[in-house]
Amino acid sequence: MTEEQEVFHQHIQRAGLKRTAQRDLILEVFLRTEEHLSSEDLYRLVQREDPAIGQTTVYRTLKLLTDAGLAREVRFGDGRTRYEHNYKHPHHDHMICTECGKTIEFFSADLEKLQDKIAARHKFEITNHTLRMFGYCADCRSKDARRDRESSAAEPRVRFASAPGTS
Amino acid sequence: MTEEQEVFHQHIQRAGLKRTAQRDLILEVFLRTEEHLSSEDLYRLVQREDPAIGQTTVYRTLKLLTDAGLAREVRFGDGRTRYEHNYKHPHHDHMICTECGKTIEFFSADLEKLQDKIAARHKFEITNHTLRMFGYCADCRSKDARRDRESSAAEPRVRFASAPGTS
DNA sequence: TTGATTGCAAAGCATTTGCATGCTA
DNA sequence: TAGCATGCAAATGCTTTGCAATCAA
Repeated sequence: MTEEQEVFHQHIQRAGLKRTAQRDLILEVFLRTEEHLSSEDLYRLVQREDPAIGQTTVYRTLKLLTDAGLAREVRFGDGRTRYEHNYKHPHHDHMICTECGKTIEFFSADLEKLQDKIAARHKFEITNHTLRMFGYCADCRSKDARRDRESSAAEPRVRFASAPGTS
Repeated sequence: MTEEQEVFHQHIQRAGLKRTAQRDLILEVFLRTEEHLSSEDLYRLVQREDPAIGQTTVYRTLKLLTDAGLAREVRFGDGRTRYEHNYKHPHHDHMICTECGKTIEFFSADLEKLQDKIAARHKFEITNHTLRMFGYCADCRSKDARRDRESSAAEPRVRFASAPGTS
């Protein structure tokens, strides 16, 4: 039994809930992936191992995992909620490539400190925050540069006028 | 005619669209408010002046205003898209009070610089970003403190374990 | 005149809820 | 056994789309 599974079962007991095969499977599959999964994504993966499982159960279990501190909601602006690991996976922010969809996680102590300073100026007490930077990752930038060169276009290829999903 | 209205009409002409009474009214009402309005909010306000106007038209016009550079979408995690002024209203970020819903706009050049530095480290090209800090505004903090004192509770009042809508 | 615009109703999505059945503790 | 959990279908809330009628250019 992994640490995460122990945390989960403790949470279930403390809350007077029940351990079920579905919940165990959903947690297991969730732990196996390192992506930012939507409920739908996870549902598909879980279905491969138990086709009888319902979409609703995945939704409900993801909420449960969040309550247990094992998952954390993240939204990148495409309208669907995604989940990332939260257990022993400290706070960080995201860069989201609007071309290929890749996300880069990063943490900067300086950034956190600066935010605290700004909040203090406004007598604001931060409980949490989200910083999302939208743009182009290194791969897409070099691909774009290559494409521009090869097409020898007079003017560079037009990119999204405004990044979609700046939610 | 305000500058914003000129921008709007220019955008409409350039795009081969048409000027209508509904669009003019929606823009006018939008400009009169300084809030972060949802489509629904704006619809209600507009209806007071022209009850015949449809919800759909407001949705569509808000998109149009965004394309014209007059409005900007913001999302605070309550599931609905809000719009703020974008014309000569430079980039800024938000602090959102999870108790009273108030938002504080702020801008920090240091913060922007630091973000650029971090992005550069990852060879990431930022097109735009959103930083949202959730927590308690000055008013709510002092109200809470007063309440705690008056109720003379042994332990301070429990607040949201995790801020809702960290979308 | 012609194609864009409007408003209604219907459709779309992601997510939630009601409920009868099934299963843990 | 009691009450939580499950899965289906239906409902929800926000937003978009189809379409016939209307209107600006």
